[in-house]
Amino acid sequence: MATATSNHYSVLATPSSAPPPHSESGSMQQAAAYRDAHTLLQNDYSTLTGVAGHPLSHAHQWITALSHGDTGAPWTTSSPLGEQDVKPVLLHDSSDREELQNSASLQQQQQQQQQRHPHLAHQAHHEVRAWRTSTATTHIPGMATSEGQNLVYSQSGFALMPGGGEQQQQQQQQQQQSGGMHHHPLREDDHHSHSPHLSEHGGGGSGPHQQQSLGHLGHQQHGGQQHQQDHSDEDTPTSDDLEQFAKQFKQRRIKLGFTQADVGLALGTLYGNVFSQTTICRFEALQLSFKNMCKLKPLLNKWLEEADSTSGSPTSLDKIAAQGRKRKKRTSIEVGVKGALESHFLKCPKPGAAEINSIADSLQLEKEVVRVWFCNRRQKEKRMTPIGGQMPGEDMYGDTPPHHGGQTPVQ
DNA sequence: ATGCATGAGGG
DNA sequence: CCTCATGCATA
Repeated sequence: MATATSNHYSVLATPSSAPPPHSESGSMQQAAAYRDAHTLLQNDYSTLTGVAGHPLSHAHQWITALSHGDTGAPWTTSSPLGEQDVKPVLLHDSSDREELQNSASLQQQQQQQQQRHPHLAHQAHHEVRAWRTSTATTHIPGMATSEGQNLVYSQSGFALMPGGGEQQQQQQQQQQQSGGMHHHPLREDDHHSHSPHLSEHGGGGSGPHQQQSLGHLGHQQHGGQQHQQDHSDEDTPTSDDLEQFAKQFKQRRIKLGFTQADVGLALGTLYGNVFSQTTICRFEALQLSFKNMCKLKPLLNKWLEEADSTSGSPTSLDKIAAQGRKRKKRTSIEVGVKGALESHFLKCPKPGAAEINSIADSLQLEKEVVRVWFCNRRQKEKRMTPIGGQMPGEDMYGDTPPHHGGQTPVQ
């Protein structure tokens, strides 16, 4: 259908979408009952004790991937991210109220982005993203199994032999109060070693990679330290840590009777960084980049502590009803069209302007829409969670995807 | 829970 | 233009 081909964003009062003033009382953000029955009744914090009945185990399993430098795994990154500025909340008062949400976004913009190699060779053959699934949480004491990526924090100066004198680290709540529901879906090594060359895969003109700067593919990390769990402070957590933390975070959050949106808001009032339900959700589902996960973890961790201690008192209900941005109406792409885009993506993940134009033309979509679609698609590809694409059984488009990936169907 | 979108930052 | 972090709007 013609999704309003030529509509600029109506700045105010769009007839089609009236900005609903959310009533904060309901907080029915994710009343998604149509899909899964895990809707919890968490309307009021008063009833929290009643809900504790079910922990709802959501089995997310993004393989505990420690893929070594390979073109697909963002998790290989071991970015030293140490930034975490807490800029004071600046609220413009009385002048404009439409930028409320922006105040929060200024903070983490400048993270250490990476640079791409000035590489002009274009033409990309899609790389297969292979997330090596290593033995899950099994940390072999005394030896870093395949945590090759953790070498980041080795610079601190503790290069002790792991052979026996390994320093343990404390942590607060790692794996305990879960009702014994930790099962690890670990898939043993089904990694297929492939491409010898580890860096980039033709980035189609623009640079390929960013995150995995550590191209230590064949190089084993110095046996300085093994993995470290999360110190509630700042360490570079491992993928495993993040996975566990996320899982636990979710459980606690639910037990406390908070919704994802509540948490996001609380973070804003507590630390000045507001986040949306979406982000919290993605964190829990591990659908963010490694870097991003690392950044959010400390914040959420703090919130957990806070919420935990404040669990008896009603948290202040802050409601920021900020809204009023002229956002373009979301374009709905029909399934058939999506399929076509998929096909194109398989052929060329990074189409140039020209291709985008032709694709857009053939599909009768705006060029911008197509461009964005590709961008988003690439991003998805970068996370580890499966792009819930095709389930085993049949192809959607009869196009056998050259890339596979050991993806796990989300939930 | 996710799809499409916005924007900053870097080329 | 791209990547990457994030989020409104939606299914």
